[in-house]
Amino acid sequence: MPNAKPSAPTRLYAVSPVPLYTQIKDQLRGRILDGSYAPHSQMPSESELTAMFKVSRITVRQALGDLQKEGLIFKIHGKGTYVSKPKAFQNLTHLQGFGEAMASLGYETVNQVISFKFQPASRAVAEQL
Amino acid sequence: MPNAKPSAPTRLYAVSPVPLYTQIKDQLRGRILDGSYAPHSQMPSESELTAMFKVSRITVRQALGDLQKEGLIFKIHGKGTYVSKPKAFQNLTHLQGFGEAMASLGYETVNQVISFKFQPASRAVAEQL
DNA sequence: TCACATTTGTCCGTATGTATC
DNA sequence: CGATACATACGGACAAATGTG
Repeated sequence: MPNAKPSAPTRLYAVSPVPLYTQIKDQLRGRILDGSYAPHSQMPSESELTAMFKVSRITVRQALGDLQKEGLIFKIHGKGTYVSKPKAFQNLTHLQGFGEAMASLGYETVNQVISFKFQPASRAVAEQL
Repeated sequence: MPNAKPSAPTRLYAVSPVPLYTQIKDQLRGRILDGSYAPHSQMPSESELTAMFKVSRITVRQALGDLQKEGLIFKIHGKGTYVSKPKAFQNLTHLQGFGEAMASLGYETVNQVISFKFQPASRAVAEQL
């Protein structure tokens, strides 16, 4: 059972030029950063999120996948989605150096941690959170 | 029109424990690294890849999305998918420091460039490749 | 061992929007 | 305007991992 259920029906705007998964991503990110979704706590399941936001599971998964790439959350197959340790995603924005080099080349790089892979047993490590 | 068409029908194994998008990803990566898909050349379109591998477009997109995260390819909306400059993805594996720190925490991090965002006009920059 | 529910992972078909040419 | 190509979004289905009984 997930904790910290949202207070509002979490209104989205389908007509907006910004994609639904981006809106969902931003809302979830906000709740993680402001503590509504506490570190190490379990996020609402994908089916719950589809109900909360009235969107399809694909859209939810895209938002969650992006947040995972940002390092804010991680998933465990068969268990659920969890909020990362704050320490982890505080460091994520400090990977500079490469990005600046690319910027000088005319690119804007988005350099982020994509996934946390649990080495020995995903369950064993997860329980130590 | 893409160049460097594959020699074989590119056989995949649906029964394999390794996901289809992973098999596709590995095959495409191989052709990029061995030069079958040359740097700056256009990859086959998503619809062509669905035909080549006999899979759905979602599966193709997942493979291409992963390769883009690896920095091997990049996409331009409305134009196509292109092979990155070799120099670009040679440097990608040298972002260490953070990854090693995370490893000591019990994580295995996959630290990669996720996207190349073209600043002023995507077309203008793309033409300079 | 087995069955079952829950949750994430993979995969398909389809439709529509947007950018490029 | 039309053709091509990638982006977004929906629906559904089944598999695999986990936890519980």
